[in-house]
Amino acid sequence: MRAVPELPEVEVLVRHLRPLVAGRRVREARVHRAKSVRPDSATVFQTRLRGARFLDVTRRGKYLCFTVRPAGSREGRLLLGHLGMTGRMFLQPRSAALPRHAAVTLELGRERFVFQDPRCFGRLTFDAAPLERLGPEPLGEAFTPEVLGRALARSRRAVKPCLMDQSRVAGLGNIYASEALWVARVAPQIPAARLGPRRLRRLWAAIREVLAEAVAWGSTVPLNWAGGEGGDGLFYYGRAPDTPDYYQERLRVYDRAGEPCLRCGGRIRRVLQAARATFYCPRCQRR
DNA sequence: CACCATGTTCCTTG
DNA sequence: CCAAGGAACATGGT
Repeated sequence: MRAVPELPEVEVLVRHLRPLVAGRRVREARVHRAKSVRPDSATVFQTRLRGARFLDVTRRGKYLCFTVRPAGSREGRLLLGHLGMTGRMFLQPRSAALPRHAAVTLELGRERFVFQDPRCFGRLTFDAAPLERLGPEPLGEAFTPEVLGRALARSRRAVKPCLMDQSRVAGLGNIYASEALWVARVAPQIPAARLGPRRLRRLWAAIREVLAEAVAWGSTVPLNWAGGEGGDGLFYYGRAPDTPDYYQERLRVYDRAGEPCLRCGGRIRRVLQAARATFYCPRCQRR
């Protein structure tokens, strides 16, 4: 299974990066693939970052929010990062060779910050517009069963694709949407607006549980991957060195088609919804 | 070798 | 104008 970053992976990465980059100055910024900084121009991007100082890193949905203060400026600016499907961000010694598919590199002195992205679905840009389209933070205090209910009420789509709509709830992707529905014992095909208060509350709790648990697990694994080849061996917390599939075992339905349900023994099914794979147990996730 | 997987944006359709 | 659905994007893996 290939790990695609969703909210927990981004949160873990943000916590990892914060102490590494906060306070560091960018001596030189290099855009190796112009597409990765769109809609910024590579020139503007490089100029704006040269001499800038990193102040902080936070997260919103699946976005990394770097606060940087450009040289000669008094106020911080938002630099938005998104990993897409295959994006990675890490530091490497400045003497190390650039990894394949390096999209953007920032020379920090002894170290180099690398944004690597083989598929170019990710972004690192000063365009913060995407943030405005995001729904509530599922792990935030403002996220209540009522808020979830309102987000889902105005849709007749099936609940699973709805959960992946970033304007309704920010941060759930294909994996954790399936996981949350399984924990909540809610069938993925149910029209979102049809969820009653009981199932709504179960789903709300499941979303928070699944995400918080993943963040907690991810945070226990050291992120020591530095961009070498064969990097799939260690995604953000893909696998601890001596425990293969460390992370994979955390997933309870995703990618387990044909296997027995861990709760009722039913057979896990794989179906397509909105051209994306959904995994669920038809026996204990009732419609 | 053809096709699949994935998140987001953009376009088309209803 | 809005909701919904599908294509496009890019490319390593199967």
